[in-house]
Amino acid sequence: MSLRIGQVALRSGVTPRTIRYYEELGLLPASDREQGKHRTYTESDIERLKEVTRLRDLLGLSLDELRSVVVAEAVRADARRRFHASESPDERRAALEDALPHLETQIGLVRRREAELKELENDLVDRRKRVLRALREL
Amino acid sequence: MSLRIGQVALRSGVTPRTIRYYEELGLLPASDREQGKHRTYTESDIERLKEVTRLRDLLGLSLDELRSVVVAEAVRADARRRFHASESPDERRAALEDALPHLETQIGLVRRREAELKELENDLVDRRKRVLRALREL
DNA sequence: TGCTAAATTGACGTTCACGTAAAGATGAGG
DNA sequence: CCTCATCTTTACGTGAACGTCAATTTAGCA
Repeated sequence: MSLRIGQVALRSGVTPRTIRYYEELGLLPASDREQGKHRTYTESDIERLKEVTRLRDLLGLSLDELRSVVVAEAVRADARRRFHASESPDERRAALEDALPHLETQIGLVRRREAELKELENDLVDRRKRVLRALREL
Repeated sequence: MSLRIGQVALRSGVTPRTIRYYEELGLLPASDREQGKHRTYTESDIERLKEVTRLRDLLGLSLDELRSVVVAEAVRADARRRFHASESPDERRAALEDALPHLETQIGLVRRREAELKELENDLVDRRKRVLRALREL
């Protein structure tokens, strides 16, 4: 039931090279395996990778900068795991409270970007308005 | 009253090298000057350059892709010039009607990007909601 | 008109984000 | 157990987007 790098690559729209590179950069977790053995992944690894590429494409960050955002992803994923692994309400609460600030960070970044784009849009729409007005006045 | 490359660079937040490079790529118009003479610019060139860098930073395009968007900028700038240069309503109308579709293109690109970001934001906010709900239910 | 800061062209260098090739190892299916 | 498609590591290659250096030229100002 475990996936290998080729399948993961295909299903997340990247190449195996990219996956290894991201692992090297710390963008993806280096699942512990003995030297030379094949990397194995799960469905949730695919989701995670898709998230990373989405953030990469939509925020204007270098992979290095992205790492700090995505280490957050790792923490969140780990928090999820801990949440489901445990029955103790205290541990579950702790897991959730770990995940939350990273979500906030990501939401914040996305919103800032949205705001910048909205500003640009407004500028462009303003200009169009002026052009249209000028056309009507001829 | 004409600016040189150093001033333009400073005031638009890039380096002279970048300006020359963009000119070479066709992102900026190559003002006609004799070989070896200094490049000269106007205030509106600064605005234009700022526009280009803004689009560069906010849309996820290569400089090559950006060129087609920005050739639009050139056409628009030229349309403006023609508009102000002429008294003939016909020519003025033509100028405005040239500028319009390029504005539309840019607005379209910006809006698509905004939509993608909004989708991402919604996903993130959804997750946060689930985390918060789970916390309340403990 | 002479000085000097700033600009010009040309060329090579650099960083990022991977691509690609080679030589050998792994592991799922028959 | 064998096969062979897929994976592993290592290493060099590449395109984009500039940085940087050098030798020379230009142009604003005293």
